[in-house]
Amino acid sequence: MEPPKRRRTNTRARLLDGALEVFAERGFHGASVEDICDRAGFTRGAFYSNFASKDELVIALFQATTDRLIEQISALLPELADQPVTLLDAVLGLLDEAAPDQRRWHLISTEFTLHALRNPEAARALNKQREMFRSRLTQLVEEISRTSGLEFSVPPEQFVRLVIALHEGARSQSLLEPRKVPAGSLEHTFLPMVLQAVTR
Amino acid sequence: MEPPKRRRTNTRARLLDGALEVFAERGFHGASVEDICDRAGFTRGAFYSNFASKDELVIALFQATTDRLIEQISALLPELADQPVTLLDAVLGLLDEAAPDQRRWHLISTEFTLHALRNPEAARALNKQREMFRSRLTQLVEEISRTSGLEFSVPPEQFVRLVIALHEGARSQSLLEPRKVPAGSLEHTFLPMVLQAVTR
DNA sequence: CCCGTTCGATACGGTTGTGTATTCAATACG
DNA sequence: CGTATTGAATACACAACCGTATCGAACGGG
Repeated sequence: MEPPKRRRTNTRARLLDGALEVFAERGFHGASVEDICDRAGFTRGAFYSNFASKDELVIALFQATTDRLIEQISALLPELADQPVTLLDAVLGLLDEAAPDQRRWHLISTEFTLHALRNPEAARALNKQREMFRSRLTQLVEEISRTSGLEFSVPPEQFVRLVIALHEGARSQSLLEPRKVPAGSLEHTFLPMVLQAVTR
Repeated sequence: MEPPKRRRTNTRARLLDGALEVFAERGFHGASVEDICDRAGFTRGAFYSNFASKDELVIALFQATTDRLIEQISALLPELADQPVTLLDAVLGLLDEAAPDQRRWHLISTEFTLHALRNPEAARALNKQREMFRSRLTQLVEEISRTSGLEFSVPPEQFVRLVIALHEGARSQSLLEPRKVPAGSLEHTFLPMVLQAVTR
């Protein structure tokens, strides 16, 4: 069917995969092109045949992860909206299931965020992605609240922003002190209170 | 009075200062020893005369910022505890005043956190520092709640953890989208609700 | 005032990492 | 089949960075 430039796209994918791993382990600057190639089982020749530079790979990687994220939540959304599940469970569930490997995802996304904070270009891209993700979550919240007759006293998007902020901050603590802060504990103890307060 | 090895400590301080700036701009791995020296107005000779390696400087820098943080909050604590200020204002005020330059502080501390997540040694140090900071905040909360007759239905430390998590997550959003999320907005809209819910 | 020490600058060697140019193998295609 | 094209491996040139060894100036003590 498709012209077998499949080989090319495959090595690209493997390189991106390797980059993801190595970036998680050593960070953006800490990982050399060679490290990435080693991990993917190629030499630098393959790399430069597919990407112009490490920066370009970073962009491509960001794009790829973004795409995959969209795809995943698109698959999860209907499933969650249908089942009669509480609003919080749905939202927190979505946040978790979207990132199967919490630790690696946290490392990578933090790295991206740091990069964006120093680079307006990257900031725009990241904000766009986050905006997309947030709006999906907001839709979910609105939908569930509608079907269960809840009414918000603050804009749902604001509430979603809170959930995301808390989730990210809490995840950081959980990863630093897994024994003292089990994953999700902060969210599960405090978010119900907030939800109680903002709905009627 | 003191034996004038003052020169040495002074250049050390300037190097640490330079490192702070450069690390904020380019990140840990992204900053070369030479970058740091340039910024501080020295050559690499001075650097290696004062530190064995970049890693050692990182440790020293972490120690220095930790010390300064302790000092600052120690100075702020009595001031806040005395004045008849609401609990939330006190806590949020402390979080803010402890970091005059929000942006730089966020970059640096995120960088440290990332480093700690990859390095058990660093994780221990960071956790110790955070534990110290958290316990100060908890003391403040307990003190104020006592004088104003509030009683918590959750451990105050847990509440402090929430405040910190939210604060960090919110700061990230504020820095990425200053126009959409003014600094402190998430905290100020939602924390009062939580406080309402956990006290009686 | 002179001598010894301290501390930062300079000079150097070695390593690591990047990017390009070239080669070689596999596969598509006539 | 043989040839052309594609894609990854190899080789190479070059820059950045690290760490050490050495030098020289300032400064303190006698």
